[in-house]
Amino acid sequence: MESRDDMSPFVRKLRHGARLTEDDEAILTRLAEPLHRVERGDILPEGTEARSIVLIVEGWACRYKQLENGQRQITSFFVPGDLCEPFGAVPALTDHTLSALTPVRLARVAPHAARSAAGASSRVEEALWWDLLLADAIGREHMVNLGRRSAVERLGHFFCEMHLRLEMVGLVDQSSYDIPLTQAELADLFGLSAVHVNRSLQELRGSGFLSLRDRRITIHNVGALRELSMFDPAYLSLQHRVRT
Amino acid sequence: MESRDDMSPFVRKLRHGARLTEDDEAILTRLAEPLHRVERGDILPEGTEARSIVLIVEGWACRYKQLENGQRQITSFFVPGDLCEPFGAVPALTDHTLSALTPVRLARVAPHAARSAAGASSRVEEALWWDLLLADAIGREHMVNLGRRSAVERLGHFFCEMHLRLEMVGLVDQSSYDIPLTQAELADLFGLSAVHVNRSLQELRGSGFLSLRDRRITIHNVGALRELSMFDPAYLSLQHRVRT
DNA sequence: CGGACTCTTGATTGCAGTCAACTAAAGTGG
DNA sequence: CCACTTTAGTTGACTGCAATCAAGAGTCCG
Repeated sequence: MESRDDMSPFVRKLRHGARLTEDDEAILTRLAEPLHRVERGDILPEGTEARSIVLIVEGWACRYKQLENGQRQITSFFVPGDLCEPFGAVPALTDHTLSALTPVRLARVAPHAARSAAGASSRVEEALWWDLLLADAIGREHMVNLGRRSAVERLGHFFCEMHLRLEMVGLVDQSSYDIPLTQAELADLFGLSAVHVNRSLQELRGSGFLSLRDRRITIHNVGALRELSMFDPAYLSLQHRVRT
Repeated sequence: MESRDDMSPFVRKLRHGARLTEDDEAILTRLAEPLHRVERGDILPEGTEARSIVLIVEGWACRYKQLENGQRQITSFFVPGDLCEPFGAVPALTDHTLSALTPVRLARVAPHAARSAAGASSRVEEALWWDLLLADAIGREHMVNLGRRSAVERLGHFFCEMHLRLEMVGLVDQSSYDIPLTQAELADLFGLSAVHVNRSLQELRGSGFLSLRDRRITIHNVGALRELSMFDPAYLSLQHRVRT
């Protein structure tokens, strides 16, 4: 049995969603095998038929939609431990592109495997549903970001969110973590132009909220940044309970 | 057995997601009982514990988040046949408010009931997952709307989307349907101000794309409106297939 | 009849986009 | 090994879409 720190990020993450036994964790670990490597770039282009669910084990990925007029909107980000589709997804044509933002190690989970894992243990089932609800909650918050927050607030909110998401899988050191994204990618995430992302970042740096150099961010005052960006961590900690 | 037209909107909708037998439809019909009525206003405020999943049978509802600074963002719309949460949702504190935009008739589905319906028939299971994926796809498209489309495009896209969603449950007559929303509500959906929604609507009316009076919309040229707003119906018709 | 909504219109403001130029770093190939 | 290209980040000038502020009209309702 692996030590707690060696566990896959997927298992580490799902521990937040249900009280897992060793058997449960073994089931989940088996789901995340075998590993594949992919380079930076599209993994599943739009219109491809998805026959398996991608689970990110290492690296960052995103899902985006490309518009006819050349614009792009990133709709979600994936970090180690994240499932890129709902665990019960039916094989279907994708309406979006799944893309690796860095070289990625991933596992391809067959839909029937994920469902039967849920059937094998009610705690695994709870954990998988918890993970799905978490992804939804992140998506909703992203909509609020896009619709109602200013550029600086969007950036601040995102950095707060990634801080907690990465902490769940042990990828945060103090208040700093790697963030392998270009400003253009951030722009496509926030629905802004790259130029404006640049200026907003400078504002956040200039006001002392954070440092961002060489693809690593350090948040100097988490409380202040959360207040600035109206970040309420509640949506990331959907509390779990044993099913009755 | 009810005739095809009398079926609940939920069953009508899920028929698009899987080939249901009469037994399957009976299972789904039973899920949508008994009915409750609620008046216009919040159904489940943020922070409430959701112990059941709301299914809209008649009327319109939405989910929104309220920001500290008074702004509001609607993250999703629900019309008859829509499940307001993933069907396997765990009882948990909600991070958003579910609100009735009109008087609503709804059913409260117990999570275990939804899951056991899925367990009872693989076709029902497929249909429920299809519905969940559809809701996700709608959410992604909403993000694209918020992030990358102009005000006029957002409105146009939404009208095209509702046209198809309502058609699925038989609520469209020709190219016109009831749309019981104020301009302020549309503004909170699109991340715009009510004033700007008003002006954008006038632009759409003035250019002859649609009429909107007395809470009823008529789209005069669906093709033209789709082109204007870069609406691609593909995301709403995730094709289904029998699980292997 | 007053009050609350909803819709409309005008005037002004401001956040973010676009265009453009420049630097620096990093990869590529002859 | 060094031109050449590409990518990422930065800065300035200007533009424009949408927000804000404000006021008025029509409707519904108690």
